[in-house]
Amino acid sequence: MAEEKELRYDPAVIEPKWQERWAADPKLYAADPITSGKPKYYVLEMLPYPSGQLHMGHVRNYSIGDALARHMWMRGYNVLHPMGWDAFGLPAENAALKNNTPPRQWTLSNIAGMKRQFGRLGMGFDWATEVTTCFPDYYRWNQWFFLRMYERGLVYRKKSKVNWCPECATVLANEQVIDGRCWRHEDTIVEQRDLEQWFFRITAYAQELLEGLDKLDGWPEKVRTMQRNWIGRSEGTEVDFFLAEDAVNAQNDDGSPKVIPAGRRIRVFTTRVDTIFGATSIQLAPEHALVTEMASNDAGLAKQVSQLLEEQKKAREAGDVGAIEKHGVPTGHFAVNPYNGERIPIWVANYILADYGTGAIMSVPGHDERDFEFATKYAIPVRRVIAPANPVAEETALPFTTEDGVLVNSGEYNGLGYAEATRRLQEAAVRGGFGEPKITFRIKDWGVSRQRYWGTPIPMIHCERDGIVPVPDEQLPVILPDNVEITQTGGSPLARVPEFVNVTCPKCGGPAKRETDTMDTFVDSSWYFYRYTDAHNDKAAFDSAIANYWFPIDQYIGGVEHAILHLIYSRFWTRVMRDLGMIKNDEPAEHQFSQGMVIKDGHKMSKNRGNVVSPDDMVNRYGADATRMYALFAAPPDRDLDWQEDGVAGVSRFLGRAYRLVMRYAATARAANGAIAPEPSGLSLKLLRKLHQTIAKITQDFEGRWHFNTDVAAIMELVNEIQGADAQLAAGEVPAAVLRELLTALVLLLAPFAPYLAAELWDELGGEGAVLRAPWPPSNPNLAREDELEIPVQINGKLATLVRVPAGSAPSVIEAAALADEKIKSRTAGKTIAKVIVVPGKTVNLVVK
RNA sequence: GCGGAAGUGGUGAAAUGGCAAACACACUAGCCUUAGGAGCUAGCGCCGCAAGGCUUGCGGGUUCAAGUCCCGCCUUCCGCACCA
Repeated sequence: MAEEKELRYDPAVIEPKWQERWAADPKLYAADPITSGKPKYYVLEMLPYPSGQLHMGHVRNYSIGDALARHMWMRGYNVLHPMGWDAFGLPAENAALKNNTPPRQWTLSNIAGMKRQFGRLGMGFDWATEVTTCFPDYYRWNQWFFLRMYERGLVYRKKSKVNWCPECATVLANEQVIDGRCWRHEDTIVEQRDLEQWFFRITAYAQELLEGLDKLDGWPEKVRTMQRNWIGRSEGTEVDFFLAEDAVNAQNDDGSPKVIPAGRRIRVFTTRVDTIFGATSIQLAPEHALVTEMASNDAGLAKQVSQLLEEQKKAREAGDVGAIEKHGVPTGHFAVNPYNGERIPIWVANYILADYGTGAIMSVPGHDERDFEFATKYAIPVRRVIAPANPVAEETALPFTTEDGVLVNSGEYNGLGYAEATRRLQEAAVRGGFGEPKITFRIKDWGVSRQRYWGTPIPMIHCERDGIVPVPDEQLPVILPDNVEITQTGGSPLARVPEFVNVTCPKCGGPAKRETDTMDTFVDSSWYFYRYTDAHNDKAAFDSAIANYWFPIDQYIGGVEHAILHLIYSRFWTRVMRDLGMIKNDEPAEHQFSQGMVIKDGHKMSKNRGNVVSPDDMVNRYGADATRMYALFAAPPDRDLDWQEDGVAGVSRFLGRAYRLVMRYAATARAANGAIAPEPSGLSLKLLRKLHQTIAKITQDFEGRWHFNTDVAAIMELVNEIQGADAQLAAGEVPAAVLRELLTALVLLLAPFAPYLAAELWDELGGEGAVLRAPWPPSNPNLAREDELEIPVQINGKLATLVRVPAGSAPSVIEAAALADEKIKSRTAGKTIAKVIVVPGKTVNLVVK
């Protein structure tokens, strides 16, 4: 009775036992020194925000990474597999408001809880290199980088329209606004405010960030495409139109003369300068400086412009700028085309964006869809200046928007094609001093000021005498004070802490005030993975030699939601550090993997929907191994995963079968002495063959295909096969040495996916040391090979029967076997076999008439 | 509108152009009993008593052979979207 009880798989007993042992061995998951001589492998999963609870998305993310890390350890690599906490951020302040708990305390207690969850899940992280971004020993380096970037002109301050989330009570970077809403509050419409802000000059690297994508073939195409779109490079020309002299003669509503001086310029950006002879109006964004000027003494215009602005704002709030109905107002002013002196009207239109290009366009309705729509509505002339290259073969109706044509009605440029015309027109602009070639990017500089408390203080001082003065390095870190009153009223909480604000100016020694905004938390996560390599360095952010050993990251794993946020900031930051001489790599990660979402009942898990599954609950009921293994088994890692609790129970039952199988024969296997026979046969061969096929499949899959769901399935098949021979095994039909090989390898194969069970069974089999460091089993191709194959025989492509032939049979042998088959004979009797296709080892197809 | 991914049993899914549905879940029947969220055996795409036929969103095509490649369309999801 006691013996039978031992055969029960009970993760609630096994898992805590190993947790304790692993916790007592802090070196278990530590990387070797960089002098180890082993090949290095840096596997990284995105660090979590310490919200208080791991969710299933985390469990999936870390199950993938941990399986990979464990596999690479077993393959003999020097593996770096670290973890940390993205510990600054707004939820801590919200919690403070709600529970009256200081953000620091709230965050640290969440970290403690989540670290316990990681421990229960059996994740193999080296906690000795843990990074917590809200600690001064980390964020001081944010400040240090900020100062270095300031010195290099990569940090600047400007007043501009910025995104303001009323819910967060702070500004957001462009990347953090999704369809006009806050990335953290999908229901909150982001407002525009004029504020003075600190910016990182990410645009200085726009071109390089774009070009780098072409070389990142270890990244998903989806992520690369999204980044390309975000950077939005566009090649074109900037051209100055002149305000026409006639404008001076115009009159205001009250009959007084207009005061706009003639001869001034309006700069437009266009990608189609070859169509400039077709420009029949100039369109300005409502917020264009010239519009403001014109409206300042024209009440009628001012009113209409504010209406256009309102329409733009509404469209932005609706998250559908593209659907706005085009409206415009003529300003009563005119501009002169510098190429032909033509005088065209200046309008203000709601479809022109102030923050792209120059906020002004030349409108060419003959060759642009939008301009055509607008011109038709307001009866602005439409003129053809591009004729199709082959007028007979092509549709010639306007608007004609392709580049593939020749210029007409364009004076001396008539007859030229797109490329040549563009080149000549650009040359003329440069010569005439009214324009030049220009590359425009959609990406904007990264606004990093946040009017919040729980973040890295910006290391700058405002002195009445000396203006902006950087905090000297030796005064770093600028410590974020405790005991700050958090309110939701907006404005930086730090501004209400006199001890923090009031300082002496480092330059003149006079009274000065500290910057009270803090940094965007995406700053923290832009470089944390470098800190892991040298987490306790108090002289530098990290040691270059160590970072250069580990970088680039071999495999980075995380959710696709960071495709253009974190992942683009990280690529920027890596280049900045490279240019500071700190590292050699251009890109942070060689391979990036975006896992699919975890969903339930067809929807993303959310509190609102009440479909959240708690990892703790799963671990309590089925154990960590079953929870993790299900996360890998239920879908390929890149696809969305539908969480079905019955599936977890199924995996748990499988682990029980594997456990009992190994336990049943552990003693026999352990007592085995001697090697397995060089040429096993019968049942031994059958089982060893299945084993080696399984090893080959899983080993190959880890190389990059990563279909861990089929790897788990393959292990299940292996267990089913061995289990199916239970009676013969019990009868001793298979030598103990073979049993030992089967069971040992099975445990090793399980180790990346079910670390607790593998550790337990490794122990039972008398394995030496940690299973984690045991060598990955090699696949023996001789044993994996089948000696007889079942070949499908088709008649006209449809399956007719199966024939057995020895492996490696010549096509003629296979053909003969197929033709000799009774079923084939009867089905082809009286018909002509026109052709026989034999694909050796695969199939035979008879073409029969 | 543009770009991308996907569409296969009741469910999650599998399949270098070569036997569609591996492995699981659910379900059905039976066995076992130490009654456990257990274990074991068998069945389980659709039609049909069977022989056999049919089946990978829809329609074409390429091929000896198509879930897989090509063309057109439909649906779902994701990203981008007056970007001049």
